[in-house]
Amino acid sequence: MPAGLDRDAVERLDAAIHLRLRVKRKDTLYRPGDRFTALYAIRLGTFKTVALAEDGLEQITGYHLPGDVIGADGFGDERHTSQAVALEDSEVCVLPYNQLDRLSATVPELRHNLFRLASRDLCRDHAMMLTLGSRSAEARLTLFLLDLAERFRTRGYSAREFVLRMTREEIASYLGLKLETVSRLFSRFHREGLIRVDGREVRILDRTALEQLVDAALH
Amino acid sequence: MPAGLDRDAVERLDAAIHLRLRVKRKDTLYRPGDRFTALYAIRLGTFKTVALAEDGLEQITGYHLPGDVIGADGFGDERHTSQAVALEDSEVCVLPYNQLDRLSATVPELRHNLFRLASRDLCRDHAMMLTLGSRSAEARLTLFLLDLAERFRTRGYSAREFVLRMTREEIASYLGLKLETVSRLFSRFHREGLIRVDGREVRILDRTALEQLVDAALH
DNA sequence: CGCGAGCTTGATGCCGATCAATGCATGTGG
DNA sequence: CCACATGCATTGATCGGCATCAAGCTCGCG
Repeated sequence: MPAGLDRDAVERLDAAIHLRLRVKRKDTLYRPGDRFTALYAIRLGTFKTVALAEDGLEQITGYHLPGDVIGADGFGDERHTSQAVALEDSEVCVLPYNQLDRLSATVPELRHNLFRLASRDLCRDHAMMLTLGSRSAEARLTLFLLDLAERFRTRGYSAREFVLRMTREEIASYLGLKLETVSRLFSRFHREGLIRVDGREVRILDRTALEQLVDAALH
Repeated sequence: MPAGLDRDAVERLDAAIHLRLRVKRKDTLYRPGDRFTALYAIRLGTFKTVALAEDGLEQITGYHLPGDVIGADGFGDERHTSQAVALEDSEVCVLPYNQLDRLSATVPELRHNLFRLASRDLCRDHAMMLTLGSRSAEARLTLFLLDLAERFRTRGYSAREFVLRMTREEIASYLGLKLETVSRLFSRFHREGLIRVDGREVRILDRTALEQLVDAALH
């Protein structure tokens, strides 16, 4: 968020962030209908965001790691439409919207960053729509693993070995599959030497083969 | 876009819109890699936006009617990531981003509208992800028809009778299905008296039954 | 007229859902 | 400390929805 801001602007942004919030595992940061007041920058931990339809159907629409900013869905109608839940004990910075807005009048870079945030989310969602609409279960899980790996890498963690913070069922929900399918695919990938899985610990053994899997499965 | 702006602001916004663009059927407004310079407000016609993956896979991620603003995907990395194609001879207003940005420094309402735009798109995409990931073909097509109907209604057109501007294949792509499936469903809905279809002309005969179809099919 | 784009309809097959059983931690109360 | 429950994961057997393959139709157009 502060990328490109001069020192004065950063200080004023800091001043606006008067609140850090601890969110315990399974606790909700916001839920549909909650008044939109702020964006939340994740400092520590992992969140899932869940879309809920009027008829009770729900699906996880995103996983969010430290550095991600969530909550932008709420601005459209002043209320959040999705739910954000911590997958582990976490901590966020509260970025009150009225302060961001006031600052963004005088700090062009901040304005850009806010827009860039939303724009990137849009692109990510479009990629996900393509995945959900057109790819096989195999390709979906592969892309999920590679995406996670890449995001860990940019955050300075290992891209080859990591711990999933979500259950099989949550992975399945995100990928539009059933948990049994996810479990079977993990087992198969393991059997084929592509990854090593032990519960939620994953180690990527053959990234190239995984990448080829995605392309190959253009059914 | 001009919602909530005072007269002076509207005039300045008008001044910034020096360009109207005609886009003929099948012509592309922007494509992946194009430098992001502007948003486009549709004045007349219909557009589809298409997501393209590196491996060649593609999927339609949205249909856009007059009043919609498209192009926000391009801001994330200064380049568009998707493609926008006119489904019929159309006309757009070009909203140069640097002008919007300059104006939005002094016109808070414009800032809000820009953000609201992106936020609503995000919510729409999340709803679509849920549909693609969790709903049956039947429910997907029903939601598509009801969504279109609603959007025509808010634009002053009939919600009961309209002409589809896209092919069966394009509908299928948007819904993550195959064109044969879409065709079969249209035929079935027709047979069951829910709609009347003749080529691309659609008339909704029993909206209530359609709405119940969506809920019922919570497989 | 012939041609191609778009649509419909039928027959068949496969991927992933569903149903079901088991295993294995972790936690909890007697 | 044990008995039992609960949440999560794995694996197998079977089923069904949608894809695939294929044929034929209609309509607009050069």
